Amino acid sequence: MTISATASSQPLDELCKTCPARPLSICAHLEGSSLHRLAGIMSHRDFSAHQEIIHQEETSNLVAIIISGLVKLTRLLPDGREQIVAILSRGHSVGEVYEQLSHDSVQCITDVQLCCFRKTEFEKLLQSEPAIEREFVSRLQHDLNEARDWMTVLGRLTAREKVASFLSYLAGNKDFTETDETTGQQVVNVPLRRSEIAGFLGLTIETVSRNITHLRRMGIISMEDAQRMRIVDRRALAELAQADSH
Amino acid sequence: MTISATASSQPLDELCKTCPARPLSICAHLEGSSLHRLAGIMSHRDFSAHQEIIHQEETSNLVAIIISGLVKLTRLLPDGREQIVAILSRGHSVGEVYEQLSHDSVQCITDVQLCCFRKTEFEKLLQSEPAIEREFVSRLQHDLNEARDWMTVLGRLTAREKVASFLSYLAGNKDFTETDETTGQQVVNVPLRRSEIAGFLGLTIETVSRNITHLRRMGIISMEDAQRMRIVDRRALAELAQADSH
DNA sequence: CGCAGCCATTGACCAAGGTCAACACCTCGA
DNA sequence: TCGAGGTGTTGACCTTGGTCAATGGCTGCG
Repeated sequence: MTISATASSQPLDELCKTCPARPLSICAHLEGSSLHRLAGIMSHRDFSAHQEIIHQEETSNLVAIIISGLVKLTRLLPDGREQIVAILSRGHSVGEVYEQLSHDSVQCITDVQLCCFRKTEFEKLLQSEPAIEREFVSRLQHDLNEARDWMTVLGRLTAREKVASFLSYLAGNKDFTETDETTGQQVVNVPLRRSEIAGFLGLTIETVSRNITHLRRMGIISMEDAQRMRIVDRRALAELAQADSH
Repeated sequence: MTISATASSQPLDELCKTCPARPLSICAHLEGSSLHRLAGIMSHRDFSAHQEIIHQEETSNLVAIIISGLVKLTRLLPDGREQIVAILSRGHSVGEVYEQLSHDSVQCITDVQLCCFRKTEFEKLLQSEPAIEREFVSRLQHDLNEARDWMTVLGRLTAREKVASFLSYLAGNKDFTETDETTGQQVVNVPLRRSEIAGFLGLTIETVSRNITHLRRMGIISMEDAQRMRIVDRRALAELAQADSH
């Protein structure tokens, strides 16, 4: 595995205190010496879109928090079929603790900046900082629930419902969405290509495309361009998505 | 939520020391006072097949370890469609820590015996017993990876491959399998009904059934009866399952 | 004993979504 | 400016798996 990266070494605690990901991360509530300790073992690294961070089945001693950008976890089957199993944004962590081999490939969807730790040091940190550990457990639990949500989507929804669910999911994350002041409608910025959406939803590119135009024809969304979709009828979208709320 | 149960109160540490689930559980390596403390806050409860332990979206303050039996986690969509998101056996834990509401229903597939904790007490235990906490994190990580494995199955495999994967999965768990001494073939005891297999694989009862007979006609398995399947061609099964090994 | 109810299997048919192919659009570089 | 390559859309066709219905086996009960 090669990590081409730029490591920065500036006044450390400052980097943390001004970090845009911190309010969303496991380090959100750290103060004083705990924060100082964390800052001492982290280092920032930049990756560019479509770069691979960790390769499936290879050993990795990286644990990191996403400062900016979008990351996907994919599983490759022996015959080449591929499934995206998670899409992670600012504040989420990547890398499996207490595991040597990575179960999935970690790849950048957009340019990405990471706050990196050596796995062993991160594990030590977990064990000596109860606040972080507790937060970490809580997030694992959350990720597990999210994975099971997507299992339900993959197993039980139709193609159209899957696409609606995906849009609804993006719309629920402020990182992807801006609000049109005049109409109050949300405009979702979809940073994934059709192939990635398909890879996540267990569909093909074509069915994703077709169902996006379906949603368009139904008056539920409209397109600013291929990557930017305006949500015209929020309620109808949520209903199609079989979402309890979002 | 109603828990009809029989609570037993015997010499406590003894229950743990002879517990058949202990070698497989987070408490495996506990000794002395730590074990004593654990024993002090646990209680055994019995449930019968098809009984519901926790209902989706309701508050629950139960965390438990499965001593014996099989448990399924299911998600119910607003319109009634249902997906089984996990099947848990001896040694696994059920109940979400640091969460009030349960994201899924927890139901018994077979008769089940649980080692129960009040969630708040279990959380305290986690925070004061690093060995348990570490093990718990490790298991959450594992469950997350397993959920993502099944996402891949649900998203990318054909019906036949899904059924093969499921059999392969059961065959990999000693709780479900006996070995025929004369032939050396495994006989898998499938404690789930067809509807439950379908519910897990994102299929219908009929396609599950059809594909089981397919596997039979292909000479990959043979049936002792509807619940007991003999694996005749292990390699072919693994290949169909797109499994890296198992 | 015989019937009801549950479960699994099988068949005939149909529709959702995959496959293959054509095309439009855009960017980049020669 | 043109052409190559990447990305998204659309159409025609076909396969997979869902739907609906009938049947058989098993269990338990009147």
